Amino acid sequence: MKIDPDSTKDLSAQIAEAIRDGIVAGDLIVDQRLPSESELADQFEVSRPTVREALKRLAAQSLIRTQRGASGGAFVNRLRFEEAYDQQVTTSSLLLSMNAVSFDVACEARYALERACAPLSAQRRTPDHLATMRAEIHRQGQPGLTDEAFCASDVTFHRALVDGAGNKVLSYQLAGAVEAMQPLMNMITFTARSRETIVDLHTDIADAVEAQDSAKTEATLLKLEAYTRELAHTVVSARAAKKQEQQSA
Amino acid sequence: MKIDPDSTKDLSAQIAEAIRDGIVAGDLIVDQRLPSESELADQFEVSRPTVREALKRLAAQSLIRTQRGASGGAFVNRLRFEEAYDQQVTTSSLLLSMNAVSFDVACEARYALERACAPLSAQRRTPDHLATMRAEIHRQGQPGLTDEAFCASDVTFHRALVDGAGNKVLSYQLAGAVEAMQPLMNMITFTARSRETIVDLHTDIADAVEAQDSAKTEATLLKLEAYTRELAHTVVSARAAKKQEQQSA
DNA sequence: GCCGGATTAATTGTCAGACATTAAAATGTA
DNA sequence: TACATTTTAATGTCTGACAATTAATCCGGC
Repeated sequence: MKIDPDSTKDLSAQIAEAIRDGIVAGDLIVDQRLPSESELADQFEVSRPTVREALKRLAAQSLIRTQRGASGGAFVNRLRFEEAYDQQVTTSSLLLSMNAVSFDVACEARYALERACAPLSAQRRTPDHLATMRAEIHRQGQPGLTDEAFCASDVTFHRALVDGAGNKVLSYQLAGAVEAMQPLMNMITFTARSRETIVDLHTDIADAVEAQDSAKTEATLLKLEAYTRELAHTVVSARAAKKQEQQSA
Repeated sequence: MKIDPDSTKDLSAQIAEAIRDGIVAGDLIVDQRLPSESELADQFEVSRPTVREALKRLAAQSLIRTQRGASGGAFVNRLRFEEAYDQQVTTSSLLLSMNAVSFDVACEARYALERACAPLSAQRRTPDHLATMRAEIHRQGQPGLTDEAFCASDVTFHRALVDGAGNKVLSYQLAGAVEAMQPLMNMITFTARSRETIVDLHTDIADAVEAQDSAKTEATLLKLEAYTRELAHTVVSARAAKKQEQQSA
């Protein structure tokens, strides 16, 4: 585990990379303790602050965790789905906003992935998943719910659907996509009538999943996608019209 | 943008979080320059090394980039799909290895996602995508190809299929999943006969995509998934038998 | 007046050493 | 043995300095 003296990169970046490679390659195993900062500084022939910057880089990716006190130090972290999930949501959100991904593209991806889960979910969903879905449907029907709360409930509903597939890898990948889309969804104003339509579709989905009817689940998801995109288009054109009106006034 | 004086968290973690929130919330926009390290140190009432550790954390997530020299500094980075993609592959790989996700679960997730792309890809694939798929199929038929090279070609083939859907979000999500699985795939020893079967299935997929036959594409992917899992089981049981033999000897 | 090279200034990168804080381990004591 | 105290090893933080880099500025020559 050595570093290149005269690379263009920062020393701390090189050191972080060296350690990361060690973790990915399996040289450093879970819960193993890294040498202390001073020892690492000696090994790499750099100062302790430089080592610390490298360790912070790794900590930011949840690759290590640190503990203070005697017999403390930096330990290789067991990366859990939850931690990775948070990072993915942040990253996906930024990707969507910074690259100006259109609502259509994001929506298409989301529902395509969700339909991929549908057959598995119809087959394996537990009563728990069904209960969550029904509970969220009920919440979505409550009057006086803010748009944000409605969207949050929507996310929970779809997560239950995805989790029903009983495949952690799928849940991880997809929940990120679904949650990252929430800021985009929040831009939509949901009228009472559109909420009613969505609740109806959700009910159809829950019924289909309960009946283990994968074809109907997929078909209803397709309808929901179409309706969501239609709603978004209406909102967008309404805004455009309003803008034009203001400009001409 | 303030920090909590007596939280249990590190100061550098708090500062990183404060800045990250600013970026995610849109207070700091792309290519905007952050205050210099000294100024940030004054603002947050901490020392410069602490600020630096915070900035390194953000740099590790590609949220900022730094530039030396006069009029240098830290700038909000436009997160690109490529950078995010690298991170996702690393994270997904570690998730798979550290959480001991079984081959079956990973494989199921991968092909479920891939089938989600199939209809879109059948509809939108360009001649470029088809050419890449054909070229990789040809390579996979070459004798003398190492197992690693065969797997790498397999990844390229499937990426072309996914990219054919013409949806960057899908490509991003899925390419990560496909590539992260490669280490698992590399554990499989491909016999000449199994390679032949896979090449045949790949050919069927390419044909179906070329003919824009989404149903057949999905069906063939299903076959490929089943065959891949069968292969993996054979390898696993062969190893188990060998192990038992060694133990009894 | 304009161009090119030297100078300057601002900023990050790195270092050294010190002290504060934390928490486990060792030690002493009832 | 059980509990309180001390020791110790580690990270967390600070101060101050210097090196390296790069854009802007200045200045001289044409």
